[in-house]
Amino acid sequence: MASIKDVAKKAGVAASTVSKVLNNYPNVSEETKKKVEDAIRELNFIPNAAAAALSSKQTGRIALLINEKEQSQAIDEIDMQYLTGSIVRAREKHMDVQTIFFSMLKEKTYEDMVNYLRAQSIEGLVIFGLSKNDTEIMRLINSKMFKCVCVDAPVVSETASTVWVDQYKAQYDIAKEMLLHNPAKSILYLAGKKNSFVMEGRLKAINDIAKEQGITLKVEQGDFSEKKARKITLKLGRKYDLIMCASDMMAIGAMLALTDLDIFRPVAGFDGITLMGYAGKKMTTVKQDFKEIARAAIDEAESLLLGNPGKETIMPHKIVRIEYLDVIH
Amino acid sequence: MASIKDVAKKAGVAASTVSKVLNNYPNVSEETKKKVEDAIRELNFIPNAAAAALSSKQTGRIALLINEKEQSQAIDEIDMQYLTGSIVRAREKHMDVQTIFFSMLKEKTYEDMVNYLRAQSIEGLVIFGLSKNDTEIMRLINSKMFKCVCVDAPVVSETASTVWVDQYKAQYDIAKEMLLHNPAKSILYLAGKKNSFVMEGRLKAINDIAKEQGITLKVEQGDFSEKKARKITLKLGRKYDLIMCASDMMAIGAMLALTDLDIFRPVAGFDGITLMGYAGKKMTTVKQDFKEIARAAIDEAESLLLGNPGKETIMPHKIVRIEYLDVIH
DNA sequence: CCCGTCTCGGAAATCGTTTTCCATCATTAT
DNA sequence: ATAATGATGGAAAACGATTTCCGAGACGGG
Repeated sequence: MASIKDVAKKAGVAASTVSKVLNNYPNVSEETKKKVEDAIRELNFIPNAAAAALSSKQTGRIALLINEKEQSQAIDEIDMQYLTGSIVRAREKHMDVQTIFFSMLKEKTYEDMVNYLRAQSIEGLVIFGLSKNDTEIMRLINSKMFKCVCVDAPVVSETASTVWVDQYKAQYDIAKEMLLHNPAKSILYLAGKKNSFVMEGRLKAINDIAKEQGITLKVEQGDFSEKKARKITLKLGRKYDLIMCASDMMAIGAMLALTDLDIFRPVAGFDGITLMGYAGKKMTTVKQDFKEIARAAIDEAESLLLGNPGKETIMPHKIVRIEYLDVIH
Repeated sequence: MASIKDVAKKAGVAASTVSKVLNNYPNVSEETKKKVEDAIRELNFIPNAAAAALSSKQTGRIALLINEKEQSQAIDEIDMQYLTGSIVRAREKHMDVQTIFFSMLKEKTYEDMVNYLRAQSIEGLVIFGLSKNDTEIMRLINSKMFKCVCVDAPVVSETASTVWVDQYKAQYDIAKEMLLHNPAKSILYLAGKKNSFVMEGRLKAINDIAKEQGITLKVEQGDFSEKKARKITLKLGRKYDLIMCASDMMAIGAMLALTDLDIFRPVAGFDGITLMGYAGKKMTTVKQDFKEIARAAIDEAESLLLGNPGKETIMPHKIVRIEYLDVIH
């Protein structure tokens, strides 16, 4: 396996020069650069990452922290989009990625986690699905030991960035759309987990629009699951004209309950997952492009690693209407 | 950040001795071993992986090759099970894992792939969803440059292992079960992609049982998708008593077609995905534990890396009956 | 009592880069 | 013509482990 020295010899230069070519140093003439590149090609040389990391003390390695949903419903779809989006993007940028699932961290102490990340020579974290009660991870972010990008959690600081859809606007937009097509005097809003960061903006939005339009609003505490949503809807569905949910899974639950109650109510979801096409009847939802969000998160991680300060990135959303089994026909 | 030398100094021994303790060398007395371990703890020392890799020329690094389904239907479930199963297991064994999606390899030549894997210092591959026309990857396996474990593909050799369910027996079992509860004179079998390794055993099984029981069998070429299955069933569903499919998605397609035709036929699937609970009505299927399969694949990869020869591992399967929306109630 | 054998621990080379500093040479200004 | 400047390329010292080889004691047998 060819090393930098072999390349140097073949090109008739010093090893340090080869390294400079490899790392795009400014003071290498075009001529020698070409010689070196030729030698690299001829020898099919690939720099040894371990040696480079050891010497430069930089790994360019980031970890993907994925909060897999507890019940492995088919919502795996969202995580899978996150995974493929970020891994593909990271490779395009020649970054090294480690995938870590929240479940692997469950019984670990803060120190365990830090040691683990250090042992893996990880410099940055991209975190999907952080919630307010993940205190150990919050501590990790605040420690500033690692550059962090959080999807769906506001954590902007010198070393941390946020990437997400404008939660307020998204919820506002879909509420407006629903009310436009379905004149209603009252709304039942099924909220997601209380400790979820995304709920803040969404609750504010739904409150605002209800106030603006003089509509009765009932907010019920859910947990993003279809089970809880079904239960609530069974109890309260009759009394409200319109049902809006904090996730598509909840919308499925609500619709099931409506079928059981044998009544009709317009239902809105949130996320825009494919599963909707299989299980839903008709529903309006907020479509988020999870793959694109993940790519943006990787780009932001790179920026942080380069030394730029953290910032917030707002990703676009779309209001869409899904028909039953659209996906098939 | 403490290095091995700091530990050595603190413990009053040489760096080489610390290294020996770290790597469980035999000739270190219990006494010095203890001294070193104490020093390691006190200094919160974590060995630098890059240095170790450089020096030992071993990384213990494996790559997960995931063949994501082209249409990102909610079948992400299977890939997600594979991913979580194998990554968690690999961490338990302190192996380093890289995740690579087939789509990232599409336009790469064989040489590109080898270079890529070499640059990542990868020593072993765990491949999910390999099919007969992935020739570049087959070449990689045959090259013996990397230890390979394939899930659902028979590739056993000195450097390659296979992990899968007994395809023949699984298909045979479910056919038997179906015929037991649904006396039938004819079966329509919707096969999966022709170049899929799993189909060999399954086709043989379905043929055998049809012959044994003197039943008319019609095998139609599908591609694991619900779309194709729906089309075939629309055309032929009427003529057969029983419909058996090579995947749950196909079973969904078949059931949709039956609804369109307004006739009833018992339908069998294969895989046991959760999505079935949302989309299916009633169906019998072969449940595979994908997470457990992935874990077994990692174990096998470790074994290969340790120098053991390749072998075939048969994982258990179960025949299960799924009711519509079981998952919710 | 001596020598061979065994155990244990240390010295030093090595892995393949990066990076700092220095030397050389050409160029330009004086 | 000479000094100052700038552009290139090389020498060598890290980086932090592993691993080989060797020496010093301890020990037992003859």
